[in-house]
Amino acid sequence: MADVASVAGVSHQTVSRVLNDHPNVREDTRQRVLQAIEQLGYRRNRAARALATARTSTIGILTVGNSNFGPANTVLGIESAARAEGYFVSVSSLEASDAAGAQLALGHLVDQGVDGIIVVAPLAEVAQVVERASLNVPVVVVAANPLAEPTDALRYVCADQRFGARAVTEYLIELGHRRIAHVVGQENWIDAAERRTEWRRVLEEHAVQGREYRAEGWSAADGYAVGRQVADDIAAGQGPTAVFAANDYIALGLLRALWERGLQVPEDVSVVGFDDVESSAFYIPALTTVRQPFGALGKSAMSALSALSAGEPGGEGRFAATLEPELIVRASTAPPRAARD
Amino acid sequence: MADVASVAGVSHQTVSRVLNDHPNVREDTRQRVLQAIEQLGYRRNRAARALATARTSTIGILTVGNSNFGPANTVLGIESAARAEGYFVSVSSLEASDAAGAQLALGHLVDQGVDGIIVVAPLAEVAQVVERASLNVPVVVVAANPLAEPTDALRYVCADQRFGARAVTEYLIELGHRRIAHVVGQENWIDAAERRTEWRRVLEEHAVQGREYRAEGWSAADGYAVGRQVADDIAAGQGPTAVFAANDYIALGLLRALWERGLQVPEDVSVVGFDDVESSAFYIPALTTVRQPFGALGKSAMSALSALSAGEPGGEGRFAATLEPELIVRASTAPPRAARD
DNA sequence: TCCAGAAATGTTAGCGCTAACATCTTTGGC
DNA sequence: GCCAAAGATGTTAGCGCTAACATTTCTGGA
Repeated sequence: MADVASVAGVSHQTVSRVLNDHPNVREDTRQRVLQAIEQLGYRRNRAARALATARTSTIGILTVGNSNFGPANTVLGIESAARAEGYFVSVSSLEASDAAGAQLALGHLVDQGVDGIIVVAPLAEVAQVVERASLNVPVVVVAANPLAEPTDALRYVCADQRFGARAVTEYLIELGHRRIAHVVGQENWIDAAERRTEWRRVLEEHAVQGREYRAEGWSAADGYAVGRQVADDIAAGQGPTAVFAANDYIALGLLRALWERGLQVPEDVSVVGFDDVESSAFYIPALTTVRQPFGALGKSAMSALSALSAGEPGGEGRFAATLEPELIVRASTAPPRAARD
Repeated sequence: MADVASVAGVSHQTVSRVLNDHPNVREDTRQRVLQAIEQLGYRRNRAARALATARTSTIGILTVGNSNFGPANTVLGIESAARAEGYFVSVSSLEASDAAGAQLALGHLVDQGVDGIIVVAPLAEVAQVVERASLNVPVVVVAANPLAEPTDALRYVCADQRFGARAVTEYLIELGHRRIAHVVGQENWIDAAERRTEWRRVLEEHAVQGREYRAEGWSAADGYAVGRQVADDIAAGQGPTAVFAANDYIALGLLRALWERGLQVPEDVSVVGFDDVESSAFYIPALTTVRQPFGALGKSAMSALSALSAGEPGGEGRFAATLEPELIVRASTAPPRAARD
């Protein structure tokens, strides 16, 4: 910076002012400085800046340690929004999905001196750790069902899981289904619990029967295991006529298991997924599902964090933002046999 | 740090020594300092440390701006390895996959003062930009076919694409296929070109016919579009008996298109993918594919970067590490009709 | 017992930047 | 043409840490 200053014939402070867009700099001086910067290929030292300002212009993202579709895309959305706002992004992913792992990953971010943290790990344990951590930086949690209340330093953002689950369930009921199963997603995932809760509620509202299956995880393998049970139940004459899977991969496993048993989807049983994974339109049959606005969710999280940092009140409700997913009807759903006969 | 020093009754320098594991500190002093740190909940300021040492202990990852299976998992592997070595990780993803976008994302990392960069963006343009950038930090590029030679500050790591492509092609030939098509992946992706090149070479070695189809991208939708052409060609009696798709999603689209046209896989035509996406075992039929060691690739990249930073020579060959993918045979491949009759 | 050398600790300076204040130039109204 | 206020620039100090050197304390052999 001193070099730039001497080339431009000004003091280093003036260079700093130009760099920080301070108002009181004459236009020709600014140009001279800018030119000197260009000429020398000067880049400001971020560490020194951070030391002097006590801000790192870095945000941390705490995320799950796998390539799950939802979280991965949310992170991408955040990353892009953060860069646009001039922030750097540091990612810390959970090695283990328990409290200790969360603490570790969180500590890693705090050690780094991030200016804010966004949590994209919709797990009950993680949310708890974060809420209790009382960090001294603003935190935005992407979660559909927060345990704590938002504060001056903690805010929530979500895609409305209940809305999506309700849309699916009501749609199936409208088609005429009266035995609607749900495959609950991985244990402790907040979204899994939310989808299940709302499915159950809609069922009760309409006095429709439901049966609950539980998947070990979010993958097709987990869905396949459940699918074999479902097929057994159908063969025994007490199976559902429609199955709402907690996500698309589970639905894929389901489709596969049903196909193996010679069951036709949607003729014998309807299947619905959740997330609208890129491939789901090409499953056999094409999957009816719920599209979640992950990219937008990431952007919302980032703007909520900016608002927090700026000390803005940020809305009255429980959530800084609630985005609505969208039901995508494809070929894996149809009225049940009974209704068609 | 001054507070810690006074609580422990030592100078701030001694505290620094304890923190940095310097040898010449008496055991009881060390304990006293550690205790004071604990008591005060002191965390070292990273910006100050970076300023004093001229090292940020942060590495940057330059990656593609989407949730592609391969890159995403490689990044995860890097992230985990980096944390284990005490590095922080900053991610910068490509907004646009052209030279300008790459320059931008790279600049973002450099501005941050990272100690090293790993590039997980197997695109020709990106590789070029990186190789020509002449940064003053070590760089590791995850790419199967580097344009430049490795230097003191530039090293390559890859999963051996040719090995995988060769395994697939030879396997199909062994099954008896004599018309083996390849669906080339997204343009400008190095891996797509590598797979294509090797497929072509093996075909020539065995004097087997091949036809090349081109997918717009890596998605099932792209595979579907190609699949319709393939089905047309088969219907016209001049189609392939086996199709090697550049990745699993393309293969899924292919499967879907063939299914729509009433073609049986593998009876009428065999299909092979690449990557071994988590779901591929549950496609209909279960997909024969090539498993890539993405996690290990990430770890290798990180250790190559560490070696570079430490100024170690790092191997004689062109690559600091070359990992072998593995052929996974499932149900989507079989001998061609002619061979079975 | 004494002293050299090693081990342990303290002191000083400086990393590159920005905030705060000090100083020098303008500008515009009388 | 002069002066006050605003605008532009310069000077100084300090952010929290580590490296380098300075000093003190210990150790063991003559």
